[in-house]
Amino acid sequence: MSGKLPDFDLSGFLPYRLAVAAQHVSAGLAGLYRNRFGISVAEWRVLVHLMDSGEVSVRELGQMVSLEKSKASRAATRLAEAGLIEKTENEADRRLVSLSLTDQGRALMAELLPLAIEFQNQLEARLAGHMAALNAALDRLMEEKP
Amino acid sequence: MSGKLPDFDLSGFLPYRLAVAAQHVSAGLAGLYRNRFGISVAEWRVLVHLMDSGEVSVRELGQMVSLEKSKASRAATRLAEAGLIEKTENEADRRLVSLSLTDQGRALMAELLPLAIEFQNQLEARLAGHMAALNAALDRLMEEKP
DNA sequence: TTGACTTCGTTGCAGATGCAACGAATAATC
DNA sequence: GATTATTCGTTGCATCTGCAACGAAGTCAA
Repeated sequence: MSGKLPDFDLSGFLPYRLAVAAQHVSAGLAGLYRNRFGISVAEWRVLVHLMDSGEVSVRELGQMVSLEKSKASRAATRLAEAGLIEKTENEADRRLVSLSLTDQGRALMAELLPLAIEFQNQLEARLAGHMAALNAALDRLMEEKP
Repeated sequence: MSGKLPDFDLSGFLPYRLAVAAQHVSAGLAGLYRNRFGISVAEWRVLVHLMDSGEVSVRELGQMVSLEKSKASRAATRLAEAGLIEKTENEADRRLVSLSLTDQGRALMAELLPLAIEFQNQLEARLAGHMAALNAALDRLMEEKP
């Protein structure tokens, strides 16, 4: 019959808590731009990174903003089709694709960024004094491999 | 003509940081059981919740462990096919399905739980003194709607 | 130069995902 | 009791996802 299963509280289990919190926050943010601008989380990351990095390859994108290369590639394709970024062949190394914001993309970001900054400010306000500690903890979690 | 785009640092943007950290930790945990036991994150959550909740409906499952009802339903179906849980019709309300662990499921959890507990302990060790602060911050994030 | 390796970005594919719609069962309203 | 609403779990479907495999381009070594 029922054996000696140890006690276990899922709601206190850190991987679970992190996943739920991240999903919760991400949904709140996505609500700001998904319906109004029709871009996904991956596309958002690509746009933000292009904003202050000039020309970037798909591979760099992947490692800089934590996107699978196929995900980064598809996000870039969609953004290019939407006219928000431009894909050009890198002349020095023709394996590489140079991605850069178009004027239209820049205009979109000019609308989008204030919303994101405001969202971050609301989060900080909600966190009150816990913001620094949260960031320190997240840094710790990212430090090592597993 | 680069316009007046505000400065924005994605790597300091909380929704992004949370998503990356959650993904990182979750991948570490999943490595413990995905290959060795062949269960997914959703299935893991279902098993854990059934462990100390006895008989549960799919709907309760969904709200208790943050799973879409279709996701919960499919996870339950897979677990039942694998013989780890049992699905019975609730007699009082025949719309409901009662889920419960089988002996085989209980045996699996007896193997799995120590690994999860050990994983949590490693996380706590890595976080050193930051654990309490992290939990407090996560609570804050979950408090309100967005 | 030639041939073996590596790197880059894309794509095929199988599985996962979320939403909406569905049938069945129950509740509510009259 | 009959009709309408609501709830539950499942499923169809379009999309997303990650992985592996691929061709093209570049590097390295003999």
